Amino acid sequence: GAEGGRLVTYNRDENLALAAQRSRLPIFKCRDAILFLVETRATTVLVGQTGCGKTTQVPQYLAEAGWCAGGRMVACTQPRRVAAQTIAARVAEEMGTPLGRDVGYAVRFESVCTPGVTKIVFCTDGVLLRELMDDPLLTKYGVVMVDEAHERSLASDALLGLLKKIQRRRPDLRVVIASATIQAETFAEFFDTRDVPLKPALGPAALAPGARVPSREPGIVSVEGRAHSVAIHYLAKPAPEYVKAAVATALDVHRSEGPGDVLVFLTGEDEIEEACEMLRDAWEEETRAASGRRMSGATNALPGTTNERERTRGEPSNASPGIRSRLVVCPLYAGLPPAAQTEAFAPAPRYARKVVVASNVAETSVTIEGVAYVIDCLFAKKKSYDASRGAESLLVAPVSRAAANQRAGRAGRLRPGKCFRLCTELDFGRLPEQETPEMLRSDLASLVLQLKHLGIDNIVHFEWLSPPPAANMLKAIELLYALGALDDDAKLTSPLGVRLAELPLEPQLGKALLVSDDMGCVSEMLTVAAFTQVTSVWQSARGRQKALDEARDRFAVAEGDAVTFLNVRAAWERAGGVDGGGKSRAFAEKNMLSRRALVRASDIREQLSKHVSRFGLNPSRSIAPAKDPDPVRRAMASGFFANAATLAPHGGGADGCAFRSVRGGGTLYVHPGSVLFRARPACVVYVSAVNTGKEYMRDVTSVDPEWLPELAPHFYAKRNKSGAEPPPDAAFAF
DNA sequence: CTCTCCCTT
Repeated sequence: GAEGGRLVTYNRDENLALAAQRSRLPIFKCRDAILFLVETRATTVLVGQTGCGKTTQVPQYLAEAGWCAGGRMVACTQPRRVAAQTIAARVAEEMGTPLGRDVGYAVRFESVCTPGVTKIVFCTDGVLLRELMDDPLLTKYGVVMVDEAHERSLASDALLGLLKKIQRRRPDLRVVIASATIQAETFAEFFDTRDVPLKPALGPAALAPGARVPSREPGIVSVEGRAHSVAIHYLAKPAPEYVKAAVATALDVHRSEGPGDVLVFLTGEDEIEEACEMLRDAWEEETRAASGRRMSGATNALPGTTNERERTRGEPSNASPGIRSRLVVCPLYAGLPPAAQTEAFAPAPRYARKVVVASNVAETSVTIEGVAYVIDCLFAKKKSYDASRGAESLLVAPVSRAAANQRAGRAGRLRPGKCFRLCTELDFGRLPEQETPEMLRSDLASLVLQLKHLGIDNIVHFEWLSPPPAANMLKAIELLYALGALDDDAKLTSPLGVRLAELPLEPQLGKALLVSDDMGCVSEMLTVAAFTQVTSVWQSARGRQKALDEARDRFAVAEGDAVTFLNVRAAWERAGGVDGGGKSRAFAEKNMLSRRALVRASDIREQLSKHVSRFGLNPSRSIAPAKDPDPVRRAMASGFFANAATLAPHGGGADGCAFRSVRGGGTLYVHPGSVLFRARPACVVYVSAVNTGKEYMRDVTSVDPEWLPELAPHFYAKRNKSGAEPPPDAAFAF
């Protein structure tokens, strides 16, 4: 995944001096235009294709032009950690300074900067959003550049809305929005504030005497890319089975196209592994048949291009038939163990062609060198949020044309490439132009809490780049009220609401952690909170289900996943934990645990521990969960009371028992990755629900149903004295 | 009998 990522390498020609390389980048021609616009306009929108150099060069241009005078910095935000880290390293190299001095980066858990010295800082958009809590006008910065804004991540959209607000009080601040597509107009219109009066500056943010007030009409600069052209090919007829079509196309390319590796986009692990197997089998059979023919004197050893796929456009192949003895097939998806990921990035051996069959990771997060052909099924698994159920869905859906173009571009990094889209040209035209911004398909509770903390009380009137659905907003506010983070006037409560906003956790989990002080189990809840933040502490089950089940059973308890996490951590600590070297490595291996996930959980636990200490909680305060797991269960119920479910009367069967949601009455199942998958607890709370065909509860804890109205009186209607269960729908207090 | 992909002073 992110850790296995590689960054775009600009330093391809190592003999060329860095300064000369810099001046050869396409963006160099726009240097003066960019600096002029930044000087005269409050906002500059920069449109540039991959490889034009905008990310590495523009911050340097700004620093050179004096935008760091007076100790201010240029910030450049990235949606991904690896990008912030590696780009900073590259820019430091270009500037001839050690990383962390003039150029630094800031990502979660890691800030490599020297206060007072660092001029350019690359950070994740999430870090800058967090920084606003301490410094609402971002006074440390002279320019903020929001990179990859077209990706429309939750954090970058929120950041843009807040930057627009800050500009009204800071005419000295400059905003640069860098985007790879034609979304430039959207951003330019959003930041066009010619008719909006400025507000008085707060504190030291006033314009320096003599400085010009910038125009509040955004400027737009377009930079040519350096990528090669990519010829697009479509199908003449739709291919309903896209996995098969992708495999057939990949074999076609291998047989008849010139040199270059192949990148195939599919949607998920199962499909990817299936396609890899099909490719290996088919090619093995073909080479066996071909060598048989060669033995018997046949001249044409390998079959030519099959006619299964007719192309409607694109030049005929002029390359010599790709008679290559080997085909190297590599899967690539985030859940793959790191060693297998490395294989997908390794160059193919001589006379072999590499086919990487990848998920969406390969669209933006990682770059594979050597790819000249892209095969795109035009589907991806996408997250959506259903406010009425409070659940996420993960469903296969068509990608946008913008995403498809991004995927196609992966073929043009080395030389002109080809992209085979597994649909007709007509159907391609019917795809949506852009992806739906994350803001419109996310749980907003955490973001609303942060905005409230920034003093933005009227959330509905906040200037959203894309206003989120009212139902999602209402749901977030209801939840925050039920948690006690907001009062009757929808104002942030103190200290609870303020603390929840300051914790880098979803508010429900934050509440579960904060109440642990009352329950005497702060130490335990720090562990539980950290463990629920990593994808899974267990290794992937693929092909080793039995071993995984056995390993999990060694730690599993009837109280559910939260208490099980405590057992896992205790055993991991006994084996040496993060610093345990070979011993803890062996422990993880033996118990099918992911060492990487355990280390990350330890980092998160450490960070959360500092937060709760600052709130005056004792992070070592602990009970003996083996003797009494109830405090932990009660803490979970205090945070996740809205995510409660009861065992359905006739639930049960091979695929796990059915539960009924206490809120909506919908049917839920325990996720097979949970230790409670085969258990039959009467009542549970869960950390999250995801619909991947069925609605699954993840990180499940068994609770006493009596606790719910006691711990969440706001949320649960008072139970009547007879003790009868309230009807599920009456549980809602709103 | 399962998890696209990011990310938080």
